[in-house]
Amino acid sequence: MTLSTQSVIPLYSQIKESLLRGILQGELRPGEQLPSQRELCEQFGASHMTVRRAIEELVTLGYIKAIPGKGLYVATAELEPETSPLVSFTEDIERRGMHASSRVLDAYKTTASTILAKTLDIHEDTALIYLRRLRLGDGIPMAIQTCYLVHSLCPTLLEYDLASDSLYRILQNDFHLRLNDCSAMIESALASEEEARLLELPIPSPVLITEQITYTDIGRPVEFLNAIYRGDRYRFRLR
Amino acid sequence: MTLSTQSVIPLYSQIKESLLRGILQGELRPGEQLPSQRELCEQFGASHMTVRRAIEELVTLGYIKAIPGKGLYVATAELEPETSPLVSFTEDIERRGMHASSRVLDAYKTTASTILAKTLDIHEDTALIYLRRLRLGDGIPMAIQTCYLVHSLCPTLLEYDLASDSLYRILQNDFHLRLNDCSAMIESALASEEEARLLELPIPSPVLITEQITYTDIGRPVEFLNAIYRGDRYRFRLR
DNA sequence: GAGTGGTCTAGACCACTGG
DNA sequence: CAGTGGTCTAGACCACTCC
Repeated sequence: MTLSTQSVIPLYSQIKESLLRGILQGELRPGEQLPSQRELCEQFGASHMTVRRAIEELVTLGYIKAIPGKGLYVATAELEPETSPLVSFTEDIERRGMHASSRVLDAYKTTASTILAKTLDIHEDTALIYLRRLRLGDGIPMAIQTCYLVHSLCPTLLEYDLASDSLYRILQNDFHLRLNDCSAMIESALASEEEARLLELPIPSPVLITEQITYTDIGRPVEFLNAIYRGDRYRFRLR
Repeated sequence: MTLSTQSVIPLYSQIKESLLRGILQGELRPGEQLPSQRELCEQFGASHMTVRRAIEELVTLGYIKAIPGKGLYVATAELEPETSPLVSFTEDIERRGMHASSRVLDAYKTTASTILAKTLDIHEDTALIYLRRLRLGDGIPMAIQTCYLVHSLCPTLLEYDLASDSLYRILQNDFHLRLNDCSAMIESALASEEEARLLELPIPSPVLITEQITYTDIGRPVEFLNAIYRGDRYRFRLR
């Protein structure tokens, strides 16, 4: 891991991403104890306050448990069947011990409407990528995700295998976008006829709808995402 | 405002509550500029980092906007028709410019079941107050709230006029409970027959259900709350 | 330029845990 | 006791805005 004080990205954010990668890639196992905050300070060459800020964000997101007088522990997935709405679909499904996949319903290049331009803080008619996917966990339909991505940030995205690869992993690893912040809206609705058919739900069925905007570490909007989750499979947890 | 370094309550939390009270009680108007962070440091006799932590939490909750190079501003309500799930019903309704009231459906003293005892971190059979209310905004049914409160923390609560007073204001002002943290769960469902009747909804109708535990500043559980919100009137916003 | 919010450091102290 | 997480200070520097 290379941390840089010269970077535009805040140090605490780099530390957070570094730890998160360790957790998600399985180097740090659930329940395992992390190095103490003092040790992490040395490891990253940062001060206590800076390291704590990174840890605090991971605690808020539910990846780490901090027990005073004892230490830091990687959160155990089994205690949390609920999901933070700000976590990627693939990450969440894999945390639940299932296999994530997608059926691409639609994918093409388009341009930004007035509303989307405002939402993503770009000029009207800027090139966007439209992507609509049915998301599956162990082959069972779980959600429908529709997103608009800024084309210039991931120009060759449509050439990827979007049915099996995680969108966020592609964006992070291949297009070097450090996704960080996120604002989201949650509401409840009845599944439409098409949604019910795709999600294999009876009519009427409740669904959870989220709309979110994902930003890079430096606050640049990357994506507008609308997701429709099966009401019987999803609950969101906040702290 | 009396801040105390000797208190169990962290300084940043006291500063946050102090500023929040100013905003909620209208001393600081929406859109108005707050004193600069340096000035707040002097005012509260705290360091920059401590004041910033208080401000950051208020920014996250949507009460304050921080604009680099310009200053801190009280958030303008009209931009945010959505609600943070961690805000009290009365506060939220009043922020929307409506009048909040309640119809008490049920209110009595009871004891903690095994599950509730675990949830609220108390012994089984500890005295609790059960309170079920229909919550109205300008007379229109908006939500059904069912809560269990630890009796010892608010022993004479049932003597209050729970139809017109804000529960949280009673707890804070009369029982001196500094409510702070909160963990919540959100899910989607269809309104039951009774719920639809109370909320004046057709069948089928989607509703948002939240379950939350409210803690005091020192992390003691005070309340378990289950709320059922009309799907057509509520969306929750997260940051 | 002075003033703003945002990040960061190098120390310090506290309450708590466990041997 | 030494080690842990959590809080706090008094400074510093940066990028930004507005005059």
